[in-house]
Amino acid sequence: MDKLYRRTQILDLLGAEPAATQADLRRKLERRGIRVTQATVSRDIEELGVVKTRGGYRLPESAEAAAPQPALSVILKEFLREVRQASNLVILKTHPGNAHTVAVALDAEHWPEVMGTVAGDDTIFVATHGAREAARIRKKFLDLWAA
Amino acid sequence: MDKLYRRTQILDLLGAEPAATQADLRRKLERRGIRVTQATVSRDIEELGVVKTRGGYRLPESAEAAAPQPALSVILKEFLREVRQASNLVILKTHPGNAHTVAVALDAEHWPEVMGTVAGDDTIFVATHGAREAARIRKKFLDLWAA
DNA sequence: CTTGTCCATGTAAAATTATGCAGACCATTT
DNA sequence: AAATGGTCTGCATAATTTTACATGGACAAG
Repeated sequence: MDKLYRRTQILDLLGAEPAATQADLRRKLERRGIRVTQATVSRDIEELGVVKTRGGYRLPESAEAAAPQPALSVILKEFLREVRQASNLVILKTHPGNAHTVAVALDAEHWPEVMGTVAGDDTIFVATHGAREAARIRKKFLDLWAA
Repeated sequence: MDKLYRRTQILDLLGAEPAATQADLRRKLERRGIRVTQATVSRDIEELGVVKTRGGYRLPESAEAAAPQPALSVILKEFLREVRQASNLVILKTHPGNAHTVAVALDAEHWPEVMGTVAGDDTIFVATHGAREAARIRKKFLDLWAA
């Protein structure tokens, strides 16, 4: 149904407490009205870069301490690996562990097209109102990256 | 045979590059002369707090930078054989083949007195500014070793 | 020397996770 | 409308990981 919503819920759940197994996480999603199979949870976990320890699935540790933020273009050149688009989403792939850094820098820009971002370990979802806006900011990313 | 040594090697291997699966890690250990089953690797992974992402098994971010004290002292207890001093140099003798491992652990500490290290097969030169500093870190080594 | 207790580890099976494939949808093009 | 191309997901199963149990070694006490 709504992949982005489901993944946001996953991040929210894991932020609260780790999930012992994927089946456990699936049950917790179900309690929030989201019914999917373990296979889908497995795919979400991959995409979000969620990490597994013996204590269960957890969010990746946040990367860097606060420091004066370099310009977005510098950060992109440092961490960005790939830019994709899926209708109203732009998906940024970063080097492992640095999605958060990029997302923070992006949020600070306050681009009008950007309705929200969700960052995993090496993936960022940038939500826009529609595909038109997504295409526009996708181009902005590519331009800044190349700059 | 030697659990501590094996686990040190696991940390060393994962520090260099992630391992795709436990079987993969088992093979890499075998190449270093350590033969155990995948089940044992699974237990080591639990004990060490190693983390799994879709990209394979990795060291937790916190272990790569933080928590150096235990790591170095463990490594010293395992590999160190002798500590000498020659004016502004401290010379560490290790068991054959493991000088590099010790040197890496030492470098990660970023001790202010240490200006640089050079590791051979079983010997490490630790350079300091002067004899006074060398004496200080020589004592640190001895304390950690005994700890 | 023998017995009892820990530990570490292997073995085999259970449990969990990953994935090839096919169907359902959607949006776009012909 | 039909065809096309892409994405998402469930199903079934393969692949991987975890674990209950058994074995053997080391060590201390008797």
